Amino acid sequence: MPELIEVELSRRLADRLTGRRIDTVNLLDAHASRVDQGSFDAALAGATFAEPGRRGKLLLLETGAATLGIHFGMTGRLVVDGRPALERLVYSPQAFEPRWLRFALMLQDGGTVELHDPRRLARVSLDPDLSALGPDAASVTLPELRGILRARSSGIALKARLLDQSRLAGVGNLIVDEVLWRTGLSPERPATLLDDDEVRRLHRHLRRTIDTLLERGGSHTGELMAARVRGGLCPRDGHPLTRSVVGGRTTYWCGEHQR
DNA sequence: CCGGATGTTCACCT
DNA sequence: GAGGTGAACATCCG
Repeated sequence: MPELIEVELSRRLADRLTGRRIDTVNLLDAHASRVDQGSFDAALAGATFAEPGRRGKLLLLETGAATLGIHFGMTGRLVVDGRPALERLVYSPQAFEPRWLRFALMLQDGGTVELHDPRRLARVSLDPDLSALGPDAASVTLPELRGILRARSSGIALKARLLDQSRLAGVGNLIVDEVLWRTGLSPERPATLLDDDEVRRLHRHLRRTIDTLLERGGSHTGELMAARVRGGLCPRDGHPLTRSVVGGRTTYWCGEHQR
């Protein structure tokens, strides 16, 4: 579950873990972590969950001992007590095949915490380094965003800067295209060259878009989503969308109203 | 059959 | 150092 939206929905599901105690840890796929089974046992067995947190796309399952970090990659999904945080995830298979179970916790009350991930892009970690991540996009302030955009660089594209998790955490490829479309800014604009009004508009649309997509229940629920196909037309003005690669990611945008 | 897909990391260029 | 590109991960879908 890729972007901040899906991770936040997972965090909310994880609220039900608070106060419950871990019995055993099972790293079913060693590929899913740089930490080995023994270290997970030592850090988590017997630990009690506190309130879960999130920074960008990283879910933080806090315990009185260590913090279990889960990054879902593109197709990872959290399942707690048999309930999936997301019924459906775009670009991920619908089913929960047993072979896609990568990591699991058994709780002392019989409950379970599972990470399912067909593509093996998800990662679990212990006490993840939060200093490697910028402020969370759902709560970034206007001055912070201004600083993020104006930080010295050699003219990096606006979209690439917004996707840089070390500067701003949580924005992924769908959210960024939606936000830029709503703001009316070209993804190719040099990040450092936005004027004050444009930064303010971008900040407002970033926050508002995240709120809206959260209410709707997914990063794929934006206005632009249906038009993100070859030959797609701008939902606002009917202009053919441009398909290009910006910041290494496929990008759809309207050359008519996004300047 | 082929190309891509909400992501990150790493090697390799420029 | 800053960026850009392409590969890798594994599976599904059009």
